[in-house]
Amino acid sequence: MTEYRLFDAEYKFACLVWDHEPINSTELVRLSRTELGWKKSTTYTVLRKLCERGILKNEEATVTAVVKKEEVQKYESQKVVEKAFSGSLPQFLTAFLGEKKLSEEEAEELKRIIEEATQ
Amino acid sequence: MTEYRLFDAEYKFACLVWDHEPINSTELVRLSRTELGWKKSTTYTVLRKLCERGILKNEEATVTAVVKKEEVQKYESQKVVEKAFSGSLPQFLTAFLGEKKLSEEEAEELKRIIEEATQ
DNA sequence: ATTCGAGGTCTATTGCAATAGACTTAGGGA
DNA sequence: TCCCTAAGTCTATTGCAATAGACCTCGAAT
Repeated sequence: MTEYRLFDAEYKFACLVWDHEPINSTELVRLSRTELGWKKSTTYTVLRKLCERGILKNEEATVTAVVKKEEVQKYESQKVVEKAFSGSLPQFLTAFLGEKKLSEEEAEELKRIIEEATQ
Repeated sequence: MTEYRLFDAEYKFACLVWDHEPINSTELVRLSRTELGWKKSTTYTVLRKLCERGILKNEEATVTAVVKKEEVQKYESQKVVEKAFSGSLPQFLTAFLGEKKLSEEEAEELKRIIEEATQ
């Protein structure tokens, strides 16, 4: 729970892992090169950091995720709402929508999500 | 529209302006010292940057906001949804809520906001 | 005429995320 | 035995946001 905070580069990298896990580390180096333009040592440095923080895991050259993408996204989204809207979801929604208009379908879907989260 | 992207320090500073505008620049220096622990030159440096980018305005030592807080918040919130949820508001909402439960009142308010944005 | 504070600028310095180069080590062919 | 590659570390270097110190100018009060 402590540090799900991922920096931009870390997040992009973690996305590669989430999309391909379990993945061999050498394979991951290759993927990072083609997808992110990273050198081998860059990949290993970032990988080690994320392992130390318990986000990823590298065992016998096989990399997997410990923390799921959804958890990081949740943390991330709550941080923004916290920082910019004092934690108020309605305030966030109002700002996000602005002048945007929703279709019936989108509105229905959103309302359904809200229903499901209502006790 | 181009660059509403505010860095953390810039955002905190801009919040001071939004909350106190119009404000005299010397007064703003004092406020930044007490609220953010900034020295005078730090305040002026950040102020100048934000003026150059058309976010704030400093005329005759009176500082005001050109871009409203809501616009920056909107930009900010859309960027997060874009980055982490491929622009999908439902996905964002699902992640944000997670296991959280909403009260009847909160749910009603959210649904009302959605209604109003539905054409 | 000089002092003084308001209102600023110009040019570093610091701090940390992002990135990489050079080296190490171990195991499996030739 | 020697070489080669996978797998990884250790220690910089770069880039840029964050922060600041020293200096400048000008009008008003003394």
